[in-house]
Amino acid sequence: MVTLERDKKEGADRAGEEERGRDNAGGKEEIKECPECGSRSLIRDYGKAEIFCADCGLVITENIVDLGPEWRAFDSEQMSKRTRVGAPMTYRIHDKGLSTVVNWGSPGQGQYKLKKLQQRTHIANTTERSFIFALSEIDRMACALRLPVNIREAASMLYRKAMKKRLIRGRSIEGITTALLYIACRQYGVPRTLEEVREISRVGQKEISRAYRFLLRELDLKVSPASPIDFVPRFCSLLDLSGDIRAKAIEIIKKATEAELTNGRGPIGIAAAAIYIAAILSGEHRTQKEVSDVTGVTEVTIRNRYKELSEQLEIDVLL
DNA sequence: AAGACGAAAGTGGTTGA
DNA sequence: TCAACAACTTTCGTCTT
Repeated sequence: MVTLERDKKEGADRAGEEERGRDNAGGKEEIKECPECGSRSLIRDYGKAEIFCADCGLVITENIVDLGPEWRAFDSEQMSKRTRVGAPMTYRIHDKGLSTVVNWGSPGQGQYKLKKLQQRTHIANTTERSFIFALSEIDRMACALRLPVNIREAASMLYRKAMKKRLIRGRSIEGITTALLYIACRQYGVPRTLEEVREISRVGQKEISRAYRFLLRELDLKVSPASPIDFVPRFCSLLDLSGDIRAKAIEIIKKATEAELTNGRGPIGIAAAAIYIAAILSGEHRTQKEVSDVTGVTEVTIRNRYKELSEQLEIDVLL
């Protein structure tokens, strides 16, 4: 308990800046930069009444956590789990709580008792072990994708739920965790492309997709199709484009959506084309290849989308 | 030489009988 | 379960800057 208390403090200190950021969100002071990565490009609105970081996707206002019905359900489930572990509320500390469990069973302490308990607790230990592995995988991938803590936590919660429903048995943990992270990103409106997720995962795209569909069905999750707008901030940031262009691209996408030009089209291709057009209009030209490299869609698709958009919306892209 | 263009064939996922 | 289908990719020759 002593260690837990100390961990709690450490965690609180490390998350201090984030906490302060949240306090400010409720107060009068205006947030100027992202508490997670320090970026100054913060985005607001899109009808969601939230502020988030354009670079890492951290959602700074808290409203979204209370949004979905799923989250409420998690919370009630979490309560019992958390009292069992006795860990405070944040993900990092939760992890530490688990490592305490490992120490408890390590050689040198209580080996005699362990022998007696081994048979009885064997199953519990292996599931516990794989759970720890799953959390570390989520953390590893989330770090690689520079995802904020709240999304890591969301993915961990989903994993717990899947475990409780016995959905993990007989499936690869890597596939499940990757898919859950992908889902969590979508739910927070900060989608990663399937390709980006696959790159840092240990499994292939096919397995990720299978796990993704499986989990959506079994956990009864609703993930609305990603909006092209959700990809704009990050792509613009990766292309080193200004906030003006970001706004312009979003404007184009909104018009395109109204004109129903986005129906049946891949959101990433739309986002790529809108950014390409916006960049040219603003005099900060990016080649189709540059946009293609960042977004993962081919130049051909960018061309097709950008032809459609510029013609239908009557945007002159003449140089 | 690099970027943009577009035709044509190929790929993987979705849909509907 | 299978075939049709749309979106997207790959490839490649041509035009433009």
